[in-house]
Amino acid sequence: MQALFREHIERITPLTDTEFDYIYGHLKTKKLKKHQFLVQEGDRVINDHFVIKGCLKAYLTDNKGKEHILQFAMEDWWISDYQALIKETPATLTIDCIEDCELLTLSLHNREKLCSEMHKIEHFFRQKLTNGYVGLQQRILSMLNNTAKERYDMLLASNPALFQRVPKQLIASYLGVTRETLSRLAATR
Amino acid sequence: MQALFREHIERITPLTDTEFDYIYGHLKTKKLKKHQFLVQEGDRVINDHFVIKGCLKAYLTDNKGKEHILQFAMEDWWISDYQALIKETPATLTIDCIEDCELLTLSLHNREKLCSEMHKIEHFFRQKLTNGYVGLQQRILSMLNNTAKERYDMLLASNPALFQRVPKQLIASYLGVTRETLSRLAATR
DNA sequence: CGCGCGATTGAGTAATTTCAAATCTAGTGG
DNA sequence: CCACTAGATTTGAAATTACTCAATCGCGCG
Repeated sequence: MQALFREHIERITPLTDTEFDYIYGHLKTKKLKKHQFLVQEGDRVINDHFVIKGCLKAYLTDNKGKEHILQFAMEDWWISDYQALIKETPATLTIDCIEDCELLTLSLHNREKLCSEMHKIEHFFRQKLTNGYVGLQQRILSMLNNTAKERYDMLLASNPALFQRVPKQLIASYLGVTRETLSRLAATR
Repeated sequence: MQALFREHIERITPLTDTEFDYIYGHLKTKKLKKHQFLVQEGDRVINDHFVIKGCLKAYLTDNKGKEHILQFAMEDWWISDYQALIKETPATLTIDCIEDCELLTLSLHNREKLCSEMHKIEHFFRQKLTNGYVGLQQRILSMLNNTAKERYDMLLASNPALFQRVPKQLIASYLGVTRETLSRLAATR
């Protein structure tokens, strides 16, 4: 599990063993069972989470009790309520496990510490954020520009593994349509 | 105009005069008239742009010729086709001036150079990206969770200046509804 | 075998879009 | 200063699309 995380960083910047050990010392491991919560609405959020194994979803519950999925996370992805983490406000999102999960947690404090101590780690996170920023812009564009059907096909093409692991009603929520609508769209081929 | 940019950076990290001058030496100024293009679909994009003065929009033109606005930029904001800039692919967005504009342009090359030479500049950009990332997540959540009317009211509350400066049909495009729908929504009070 | 969850289907309703036309507004030139 | 025009906004009506609610279907697991 250290290997996965090390590769993840070294895809952007190489590390010596000493450096990696130092970084790794700032992380904690965490295991959660399917259906357990990682973050609940109202929580104080102090950690970001890297997924070693498993699958999670982060979602907002509206006033009618309906869930709107902001993101999924699988192996190699980070997940948290970033608004709550960065602004130090209570969580508005809920994050729970779709499967049993193994995570590495990194506190905001430790991330800032590592970033200020090691330029290359700050570089790593800047690169990750740059890619994430572009990804979110693309998602917004696809919400503005594409039909739900098109977004469904695009998601299927770009992340087929997701469809093997999460129920379609969650995909629907992520795409911004009801499960009934998605079911009808998926039938149209 | 140097002052605005310096304040912009120093809101995150303090600089010596020498440092600022060095950074500033990596920027170029650029002036564009209303309706001029900063980026056109298909362009090779090598610069990011900081707005000193004026107002711009970045949008995707769909196959029916309809424009979908990804972002606006006014004083103090950065704007580019980030997908094209980062991935070094042809621009899919068009960016043009809603008003006469004065910009500072920073090439990707110079940004990477400054980030690698000056840890504090890499820190600055990471902070900007972190905030931007959270902002985009919030926008996605509001597209999933809120009605167009609610998004209209939220945008009006958070950025009233925008409504003074850009036509409502562009606001509609940004919110993801037609101008007719926005007009009808805005009437409902 | 039956329960429970997920997926599908149907019917009626609500919301948004499209297309067309009318109205309003700000800037321009005479 | 006024008439004109282009762009922006509003309004109407029909068509489309997605939603809600309800019922049914299918399948894996105890």
